[in-house]
Amino acid sequence: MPSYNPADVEPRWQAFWETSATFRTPDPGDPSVAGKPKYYILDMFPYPSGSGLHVGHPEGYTATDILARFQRMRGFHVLHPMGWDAFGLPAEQHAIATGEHPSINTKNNVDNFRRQIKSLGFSYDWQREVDTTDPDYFRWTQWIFLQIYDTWYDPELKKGRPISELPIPPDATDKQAYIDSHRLAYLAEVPVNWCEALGTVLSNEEVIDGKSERGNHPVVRRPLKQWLMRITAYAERLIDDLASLDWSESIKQMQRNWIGKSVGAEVKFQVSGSKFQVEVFTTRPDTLFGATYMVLSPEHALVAQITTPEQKTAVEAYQQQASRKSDFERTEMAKTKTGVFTGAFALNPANGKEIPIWIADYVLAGYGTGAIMAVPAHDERDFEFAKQFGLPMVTVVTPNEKWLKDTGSVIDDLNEAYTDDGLAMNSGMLDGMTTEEAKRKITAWLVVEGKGEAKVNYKLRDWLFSRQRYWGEPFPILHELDAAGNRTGVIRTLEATDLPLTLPTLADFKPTGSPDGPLAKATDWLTVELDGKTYRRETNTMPQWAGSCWYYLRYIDPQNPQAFADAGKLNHWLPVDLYIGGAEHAVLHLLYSRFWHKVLFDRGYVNCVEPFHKLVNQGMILGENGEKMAKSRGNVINPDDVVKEYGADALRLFEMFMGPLEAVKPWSTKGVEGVYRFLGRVWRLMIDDTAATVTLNATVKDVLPDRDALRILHHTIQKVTDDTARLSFNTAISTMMEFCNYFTKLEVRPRAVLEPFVLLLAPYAPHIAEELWAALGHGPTLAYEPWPGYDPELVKADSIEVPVQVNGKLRAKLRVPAEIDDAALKAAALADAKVIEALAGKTPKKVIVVPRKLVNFVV
RNA sequence: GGUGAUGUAGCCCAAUUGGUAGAGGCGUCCGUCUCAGAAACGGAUCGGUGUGGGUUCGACUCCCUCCAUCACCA
Repeated sequence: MPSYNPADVEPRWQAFWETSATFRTPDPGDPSVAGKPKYYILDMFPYPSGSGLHVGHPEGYTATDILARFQRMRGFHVLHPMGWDAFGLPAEQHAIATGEHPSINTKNNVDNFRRQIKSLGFSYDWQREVDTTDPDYFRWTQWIFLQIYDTWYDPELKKGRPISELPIPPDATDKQAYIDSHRLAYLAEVPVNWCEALGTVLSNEEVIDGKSERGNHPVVRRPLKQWLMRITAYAERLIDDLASLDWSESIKQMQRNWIGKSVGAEVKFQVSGSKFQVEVFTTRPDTLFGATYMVLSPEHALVAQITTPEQKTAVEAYQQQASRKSDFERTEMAKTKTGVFTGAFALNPANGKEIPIWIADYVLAGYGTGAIMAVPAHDERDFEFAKQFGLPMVTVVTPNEKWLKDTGSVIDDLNEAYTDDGLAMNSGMLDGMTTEEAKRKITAWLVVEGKGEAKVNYKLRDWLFSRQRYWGEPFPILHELDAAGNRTGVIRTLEATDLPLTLPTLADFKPTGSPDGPLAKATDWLTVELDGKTYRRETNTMPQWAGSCWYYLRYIDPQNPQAFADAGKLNHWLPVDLYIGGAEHAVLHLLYSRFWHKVLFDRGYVNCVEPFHKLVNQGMILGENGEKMAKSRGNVINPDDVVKEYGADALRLFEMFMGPLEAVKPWSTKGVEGVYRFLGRVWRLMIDDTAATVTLNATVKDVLPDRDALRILHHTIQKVTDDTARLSFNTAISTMMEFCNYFTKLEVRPRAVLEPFVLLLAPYAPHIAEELWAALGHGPTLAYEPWPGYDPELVKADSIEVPVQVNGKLRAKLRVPAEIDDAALKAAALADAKVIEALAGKTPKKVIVVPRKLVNFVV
């Protein structure tokens, strides 16, 4: 087997690493890691789907593996684990279809994923593998849920605190209700997308045109009692702490947008002739005088109470219709606005004028107060709505001349909404003020009048945390029942010692068609007698995000039966130094995870405020035709096939060579062949491919490398080291290709340059590197060999070529000593025949000498 | 519509603080080897950086306009 044969080399080394436990990570305190700095490199763990790995997975995993191997060789104590985010809908649907417990399907998929990942030679510590569906894992998911349940947010200290420390006002009529309403995990009635036919709640993404994405069944908005997490309490900290993170600006921006902080005012409008008030949030309180009507969301609690008898039928019909639309459809800009007049009027608090109150579905119940003051002259949607229904419009911000001209408007008759800042007009006390001044003035006035206050609003809503599913973590929650079997409203939590609460076995996993979820069918499991009382278990399960919120903590101490992880170990490893994964998790997972981490921090369980210090998103790999890989397009590449044909090292190398890690780039089979050829050249550089066994090539000699050989080597070490450290893997690989091309041409290849090269290659193509390392007479593994160092002196060339320009045009190239100083360089340039010709006897007005780089004469 | 990113050779991509536009790979062509092909090896090929302006001795790099593509949000 003299020629390069990954099918022989790779399984052999994978078996060696496995049996030798090469990548077992010792716990902190182990003598073998004394004095080493730590480095925690995390992958976004996969959902083990039935279709197996696609080539996008190994892209991120290879990047982290290169870093992990690199850092080990650089003397770091490296944590590099892998696991499975294995709860989720596909396994449940498989179970519904087959009647087979979802854990069986999940296990099969996990086994397949593990096999595939292992075939790529990643240096994970497999002893730390975690699986979110393992009761020993989700026991702690449930435990963390209970900590969150046991926490309230103190807005004074800006900190989550034990619920036992919550001050209860003496006038609170129902103390328990007061406490429960302050917990970070709480039950509340919220409008959800309910699909009767499927018997479950759906996310907004699962609803299309008021129908379920699967099955096309009708979906309605319906209030249901659900578990929520008070992530909104942490909104400010989730924004502020982004500043300290080494994340790309675009991901930070996405998180900021999602949280959607806006500063403005809350204003109270009195409903004419009634005791009711409508509160609205606005970012433009300066336009209050221009509020000519109000709009409530169709779900707003006051709608029924203020609607006049004449309008009742129309309003109710409209509410019905709106309940069938998703938020997305309702807020789409392009759609024609719809709405209905309630018959009621409100008083504009600024000028006392009566303005009509409408309902319209472009106002969402969940954002702000679920009601708006409409300022059609200065808000696009209000403008469209006013045009549609012939509502009055008053300009209260003076548009600039250019805008008036561009839009063909005159001040009292705008052709579109003027949304920019400008001087206030038609606004009484605000007239002539800038937008900034007017905002401040009117807000202060509202406070004095008791009609409003400054307010910060967030687009972020509390996190809907329950699902009507089987295949998820059960809540460790009991609902107390009275003698008649009805809920008393009292909630009891399971003791930590009673965890995990495992899922009951069911004969069928279909939804029940009621908001209870499939767990309600487990009659034996459902009812619990404790201390003479009867309880019914919570039958919803947690969303898939739950397990992935904290898995990076469990890797640190995966078998700990006493705690989710040992405090000392957490202190050692946290935070994660580098986290790599797909951009699809830029918002939800990363936000939820940061939220949980902050609660755990507040409660003293972790020692840092942010879990992931540096985050990198690998770009998507497209199909060979430049389109997104999809079965329907027939352009999906299966990593198994690539490994079979070219080997794992070639796959790893190619995925890193395609381009920058973060870029979107197309697959290229020719490109894989290219790196495969490179590996073949590296092999032949050192191995005699005519020999019967792996034998060193006769050109490999124990001779002193010459000056050029040393320069190439040290340049290669420098470039590969720097590029690897900054995740510029594609350029590191091209540098190694240059090295190989150079030495391939030589008949004498000094061992002293080949050996460091093999070490440089090792993080990228570990199998071939181990094989070559062994062939060079070393062993048993290079995984912990010190990373080669370089001498900057040796990187320098003896002589360099310096371009000479006259008026910015290239006129000559000088071959000069590398150490030349500026004066000598200038002199050399002036002495050059071509330069003399170009100057044509003129004296340069200016001479620019860039040290050792360039000379430019300006004449 | 908003936010962010990206436009360099036939293709994928380099060019770290503005300083000779080109490292690497793919493709194509020509050689060597071969009966021939494949493989391997050697050599060559091609553009002036999406567009239009500006700053500068000098711009892929900085600033402005527009265009295109992608991602996220609406």
